[in-house]
Amino acid sequence: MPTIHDIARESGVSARTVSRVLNGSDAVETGTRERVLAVMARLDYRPDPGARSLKTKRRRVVAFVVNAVASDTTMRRVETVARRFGPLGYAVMVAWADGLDAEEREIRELSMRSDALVLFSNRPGPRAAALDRLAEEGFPFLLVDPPGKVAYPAFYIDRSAGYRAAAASLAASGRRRVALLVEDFRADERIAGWKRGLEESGLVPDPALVFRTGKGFEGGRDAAEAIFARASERPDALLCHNDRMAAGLLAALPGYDIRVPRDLALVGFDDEPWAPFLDPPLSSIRQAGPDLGEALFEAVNARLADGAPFESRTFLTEPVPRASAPAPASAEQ
Amino acid sequence: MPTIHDIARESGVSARTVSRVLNGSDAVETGTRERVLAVMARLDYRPDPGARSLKTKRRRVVAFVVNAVASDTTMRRVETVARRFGPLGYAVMVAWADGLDAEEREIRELSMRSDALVLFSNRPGPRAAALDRLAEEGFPFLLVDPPGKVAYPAFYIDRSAGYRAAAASLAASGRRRVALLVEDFRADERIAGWKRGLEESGLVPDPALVFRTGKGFEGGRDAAEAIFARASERPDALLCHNDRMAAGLLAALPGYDIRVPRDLALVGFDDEPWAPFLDPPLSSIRQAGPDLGEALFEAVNARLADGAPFESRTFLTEPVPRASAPAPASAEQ
DNA sequence: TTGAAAGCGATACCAC
DNA sequence: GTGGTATCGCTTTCAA
Repeated sequence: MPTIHDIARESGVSARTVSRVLNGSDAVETGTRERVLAVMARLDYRPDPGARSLKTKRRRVVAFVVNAVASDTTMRRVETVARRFGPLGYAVMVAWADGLDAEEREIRELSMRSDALVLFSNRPGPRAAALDRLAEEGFPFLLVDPPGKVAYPAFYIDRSAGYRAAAASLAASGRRRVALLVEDFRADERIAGWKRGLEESGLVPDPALVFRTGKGFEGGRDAAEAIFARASERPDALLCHNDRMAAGLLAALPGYDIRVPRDLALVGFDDEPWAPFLDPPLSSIRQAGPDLGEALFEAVNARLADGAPFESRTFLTEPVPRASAPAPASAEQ
Repeated sequence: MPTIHDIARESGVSARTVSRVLNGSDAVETGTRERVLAVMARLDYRPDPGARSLKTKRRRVVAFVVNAVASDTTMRRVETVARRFGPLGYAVMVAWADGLDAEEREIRELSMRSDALVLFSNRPGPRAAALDRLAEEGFPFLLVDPPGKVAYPAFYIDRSAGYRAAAASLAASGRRRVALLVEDFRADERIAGWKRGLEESGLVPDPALVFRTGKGFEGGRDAAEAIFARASERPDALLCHNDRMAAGLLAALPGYDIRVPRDLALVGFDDEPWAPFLDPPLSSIRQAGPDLGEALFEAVNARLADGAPFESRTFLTEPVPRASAPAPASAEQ
């Protein structure tokens, strides 16, 4: 690998001048520039990014720390940011962290290797030592979708809003026993939305209609028994923690002679690509408004390029009606 | 951020000694070491990885270039490798590249920033300029799942094997008109497996039973018309390009009064997490044997730690029978 | 066991 | 316009 000095020697100029050419400085005579560029091309020279950033303090790396339950959606957002930063000469680092300790370790590690950090975090507390230190140093970092309010700039996702709208929509469709099936993690915001949506529709949220189960498909499948055991008290609508859980439950329904949506309106969350292809197509709740990945890029780039400080934002969610829980007839589309 | 010299000054030793402590050198008196460590802890010192690698030539980064059609499976493999490398002090970079040009650009870029490159590549040719250069320099890189044979170390996935076994299994179940539904990209290996599996079962592969369609769910849904239009010539089994395509087709079947598996045995590919939760649960084909992500880590780590050269390997695929295409009754489990 | 000093590959201040 | 030289933060050769 040739260095800047090889180029300098070969083209009969100083390293300083090669550096000028490299950085597109105006103060280089055209002839000189051409000559240097020719040599660079001939030797297939590319400056060492590591050596460069030692001096400039800009590493040209954006880093992500994602947590154990990182979904495909998360990775798609990382992809969006990475694709936008690529042409700008930034590389993207990703680290997976399982617990809070691992997360802090990765924060320390990656903050030494990047110019900005994006944390898809499950941190429960409003603050953390590693982040306080970063904030103190003025190192740019942004949390995405923390489970609760945090003391740092963050992009929040308001799941409550989507559940609220979905519950209201079910009530408007004439459903009277609207149940909720959740796992433990991040249940509160879902319950709050469900509750509020029903109350606003003049229904009384019945705590007995909030069911708990395990994660994912299996969680949904396993919950059917508890939900439908007593035929007399069956719900006529069910909001699930996510699409996987709804799909698992759907697969268990034939055993109970329940038809969707006739006997039960079913709604998931996440709007996974396969949701429309279940039988019946699954209603879901999805992130609404501007794309979060796109917004992430904008924010990080503005921070890095113009020093624009991060601003906390909240992204809403909204129902996606499909056959498993059609929108009420009166709904304007 | 304190530097090694701050630590040296504060603890009354030279930078050389701090460096020794940092790198766990034996030749440091215990008392000195303790003193230095104490100062490092007090000042919250962490060595700059960039400066370090300028000298050592080891960047402690493993980089991935993934292509436009990177699936969730791909990212899960990246995750596996990243999780294993994390504790070893390696960071992971990921770049997405849409076409061959973008891919070459990212190869150039990331090879300057990493110690090894893993390429989930769609490159059609057996070789490429950027890779020839890397090979010449002795830079470690490994291709994963290229669509054809390449001139470099690669991990291949033999899809043909899975389709062959699935076709044979369908024949053994008494299906006589086994069709294939593929998109254009990577159709050949699927066709070859289908053909061979049928021939080995004493059936004659009928080219008219190879259907082409677009990608994904929509591709499957849109293909139903062409496949089932003529009631007299309907296939009684269908191997699809992947699970998404199979799900799309499944969703379109009610319009043709076709029941799965009674009238049609249906098989996908990829064994996506939701496949068991379709109605009926979808048979699929999945990567068999050792986990590819795990194997990637082993290979890259062996290369980086011990200089073990990359060896090309082939990973097989195998059917996963479920209700949409049950294994033949005689099959030993 | 410890330290002075050179060097990794770039940038940038200050002369000329 | 161009070049000498110090410098970024670390590792490492060579002496002591």
